[in-house]
Amino acid sequence: MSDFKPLDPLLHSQLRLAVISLLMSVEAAEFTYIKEKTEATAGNLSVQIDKLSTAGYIKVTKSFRGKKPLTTCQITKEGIQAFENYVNALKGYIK
Amino acid sequence: MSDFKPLDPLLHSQLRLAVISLLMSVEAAEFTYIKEKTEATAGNLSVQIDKLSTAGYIKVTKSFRGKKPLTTCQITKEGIQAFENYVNALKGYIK
DNA sequence: TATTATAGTTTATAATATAAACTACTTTAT
DNA sequence: ATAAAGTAGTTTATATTATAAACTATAATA
Repeated sequence: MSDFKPLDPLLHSQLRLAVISLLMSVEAAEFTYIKEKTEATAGNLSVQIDKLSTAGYIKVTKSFRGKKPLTTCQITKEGIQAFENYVNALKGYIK
Repeated sequence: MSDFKPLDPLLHSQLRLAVISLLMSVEAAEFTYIKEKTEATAGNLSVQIDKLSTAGYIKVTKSFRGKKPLTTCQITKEGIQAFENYVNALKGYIK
């Protein structure tokens, strides 16, 4: 078993990793909350959320709060699995 | 203190991280040995070793073994420090 | 009724990773 | 002796990625 297993490129991105990490610890999170916590720009975050969503790692729900759009994200079980795999693979690199 | 500290982009690369990780555990390593262990192509490895060297994270020594070129790499104290910082930052993401 | 703010998305660009092609030389086979 | 294959890399071209800038649409405020 090699020490250097491939690192899921979808998670090996600072911002996407932060998003997934955040979603691991909460039931759900709003776009704006994730944006604040990660200090990402809205554009970058929008793109990265799309990628995680397309990969099936998160579920994105679009609704309205009052009259404003509201985007809510939740990690999926595939996302949880992917995160766990990523962390295990990383461990081969960092000790 | 934010959970998501920036991850040194020089180390946040699968191959460069593997190289540094490897060099953390040995006194020095030859190009071909690193190539085998990381399963990288020579071209990719050459480029990434250059980057780590330019950053001062590793020292590269070129000599000859018999008549063949021999490239040897060693981590520097800056490299060790950078790796430790990277690992500490990562920990904010992975738990 | 402008102006600013909110909540994002789309698009353009800069940076990165990677493999393919190449250089230079050596060893082996014919 | 010379052609073919192997070694040890480097350079370059391309595909992918990350990121910010520009944009859309609507709402709240002055």
